[in-house]
Amino acid sequence: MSIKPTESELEILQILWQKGAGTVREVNEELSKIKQTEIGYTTTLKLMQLMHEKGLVERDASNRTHVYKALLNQQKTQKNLVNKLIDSAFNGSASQLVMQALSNHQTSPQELEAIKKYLEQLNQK
Amino acid sequence: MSIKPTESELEILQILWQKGAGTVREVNEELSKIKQTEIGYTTTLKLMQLMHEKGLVERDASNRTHVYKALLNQQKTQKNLVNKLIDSAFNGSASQLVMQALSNHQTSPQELEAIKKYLEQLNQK
DNA sequence: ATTTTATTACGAATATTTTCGTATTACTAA
DNA sequence: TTAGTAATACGAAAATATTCGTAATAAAAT
Repeated sequence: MSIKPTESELEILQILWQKGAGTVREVNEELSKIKQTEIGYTTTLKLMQLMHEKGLVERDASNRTHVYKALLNQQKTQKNLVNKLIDSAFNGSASQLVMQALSNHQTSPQELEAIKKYLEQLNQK
Repeated sequence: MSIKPTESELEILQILWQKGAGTVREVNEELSKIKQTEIGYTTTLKLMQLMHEKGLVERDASNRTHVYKALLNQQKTQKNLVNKLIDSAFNGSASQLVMQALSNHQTSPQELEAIKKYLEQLNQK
């Protein structure tokens, strides 16, 4: 099975994916912003060190301030998470999840259009 | 904020939703089947007792063998989980999640059809 | 050069979740 | 009635995850 990031790890990965790469300081600030509360710097540091040990991220340690990059592929990770959710909360029915997703988050017409196109593509196969 | 079931709790809720209600024994057997390994009976018992304390389930204790029922609404819980996932792993984009979901899990033509219909409904509003 | 600041390394405390053993009690079968 | 079986209650161990304090060190500022 694939490596399963914890919730905190996922938050950090999310930030790294978005930024491409980042230092502990940067990630910590972003985290604090997201969580609306100050996270101890060494807390973030420790997490990222653990992630490094686990092989979730790589880091460039050539400078004093290390720069981290996600090693997990974003797409694959998303895939795993979605599949897990489908299995664990939707009885294995993807369409159930899809409909639930569309009903909540107000989705823009453009997004809906994109999904339609995607559905047609799938049909043709 | 709403109550957030842990992963184990979610598995149990899932079973209860599916069955409508169930005893510890039943849930335990189902769990063991799903997890492909024998789960200690008292492990499941304890979890369900905790869930009861937390108000995630109710139980009919009028008989020796208690019968548990989910108190959390399945739809709402699914909604929460999907929203959380969209936020935590898809940068808030529902359509991203939808496409990822459809690309993985092989979705039957019937399911795809259902989704299409659903999309059209949404469009009309 | 000396002081201040920022960074990593590391250990450990906390908190949370999961697992299970033991005791007690109720029910069932012999 | 007695022995065996199955259930709950409870406590605590084990496993995981999160948080942070302190020390060492490097870099920057004075």
